[in-house]
Amino acid sequence: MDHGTRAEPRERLSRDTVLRAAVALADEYGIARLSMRSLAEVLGVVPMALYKHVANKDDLLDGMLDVIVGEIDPPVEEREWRDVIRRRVLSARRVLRRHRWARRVLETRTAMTPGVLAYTDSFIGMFLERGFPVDLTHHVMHAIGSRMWGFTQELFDDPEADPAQAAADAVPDQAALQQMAMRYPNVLRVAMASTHDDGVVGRGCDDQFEFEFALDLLLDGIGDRHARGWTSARPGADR
Amino acid sequence: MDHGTRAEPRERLSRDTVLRAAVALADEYGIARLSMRSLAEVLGVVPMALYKHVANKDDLLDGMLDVIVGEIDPPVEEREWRDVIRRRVLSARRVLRRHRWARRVLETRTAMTPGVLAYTDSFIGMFLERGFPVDLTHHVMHAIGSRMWGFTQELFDDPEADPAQAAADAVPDQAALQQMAMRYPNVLRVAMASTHDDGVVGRGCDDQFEFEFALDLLLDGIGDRHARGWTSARPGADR
DNA sequence: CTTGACGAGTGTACGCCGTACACCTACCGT
DNA sequence: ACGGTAGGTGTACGGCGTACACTCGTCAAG
Repeated sequence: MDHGTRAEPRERLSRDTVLRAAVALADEYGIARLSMRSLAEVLGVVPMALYKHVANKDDLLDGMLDVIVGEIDPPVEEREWRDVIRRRVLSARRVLRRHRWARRVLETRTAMTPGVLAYTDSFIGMFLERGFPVDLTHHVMHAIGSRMWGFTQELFDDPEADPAQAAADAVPDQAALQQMAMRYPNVLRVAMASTHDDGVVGRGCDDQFEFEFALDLLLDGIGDRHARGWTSARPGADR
Repeated sequence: MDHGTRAEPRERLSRDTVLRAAVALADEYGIARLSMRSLAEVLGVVPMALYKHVANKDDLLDGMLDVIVGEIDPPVEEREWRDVIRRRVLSARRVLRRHRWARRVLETRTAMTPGVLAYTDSFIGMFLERGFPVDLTHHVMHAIGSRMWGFTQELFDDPEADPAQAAADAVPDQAALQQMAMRYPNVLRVAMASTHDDGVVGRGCDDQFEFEFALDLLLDGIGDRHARGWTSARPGADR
């Protein structure tokens, strides 16, 4: 009974199986109970084995986000920008509700992982392809970013969120930039537009402006509802 | 040289000094570097000494938020609801930027601490006192809550964010409820209104509805800016 | 002035955590 | 047949939150 496929031939791990197991574990017991040790245990492996597939715990968390961002539905075919955006955001929300820990983790991280970038790029594309100017798209992304998790919010800003590691990602080298340009053209266009002079990707994005833009969007809407005597017409009794 | 007030008579700690030291420490070195041990050290005290003033680290974090929520300016005297709200939100934002760790911590916590409740109550009051119906106010609070930190967002919802401790805060006893009613009347009015039948504070708040309400607010605004050919008229060169 | 209770600060210890580093070993292409 | 290498192991370290038992200074009552 130990020829061919053995009873339990100790399946090899892969980055993907590790990440998926981590997501499942966090889904079931909450992010607080996800440790390298507990994860290793459910995988039937010693903790240090995981480090052959993820660089460290932060990398694990980034990877987990990358996995779930892949669960967001692709944009529907639709001429109306509003419907397209709305559906996508609601799909993202569904994902975040399926993985309750994700919001928390997102807040901690400035992801920039391939999956997140791809999603962001696609999201920006939904606007650009439907005639939104780059300029407006940029602000809109900021405005939608936070609650709605249209994307990951801190993509371009906050050079020194953590006082120490400021210089870490300092200047992206030319090669990396070219990679970006090819893979994430929409991200790049928007990033470029937020610069006021030459072509450098630099810090052209005014945080305070973005904030007030989003705030005024909301205040306009609120004023409108108020003026129209809006009321939530939810049925009385059940549900 | 050891009579009357000694050179360093070992000032007694208090909850307040502990909390303020924690805020200062987090401000300077980031929340990751704030440990019970490091905090004890800057206070010239052994780690366990802190536990005479805070119940545990979570309590410490809640306390820290309570301290900084006190830094938000009170509402200005102003007839226009929009200006009042706008200023308050911008003040809150200023506080959050002064204490970069706070956003992160807020996300982790369902505060409900006295200071946060007081702020929330006052915030709700700004709407109610200016003629907003309770119903609309409720939704607006949800809509503003997240990015803007008009308030703390998860105040009434998510019964089982953490699978384990669901039953912890289960039914608030009558006495606590009466306390609430007196100290935070506005919070109570809004909470009551979100119930569909009898007078219990229960879980009457439809998360999905709130989300879509806020989303549509934003989408309306975005559509409006787009239709009007809006563009960010930021000056070209300097600043 | 004595005493005894009490609350602030101490010391030790435990069980978690992330992960560095050296090691083993099964598999692969040559 | 063999050497390299990628995947899994074992041990160990320093840091974390905090339980629990303690000392000691203060102060009110006797």
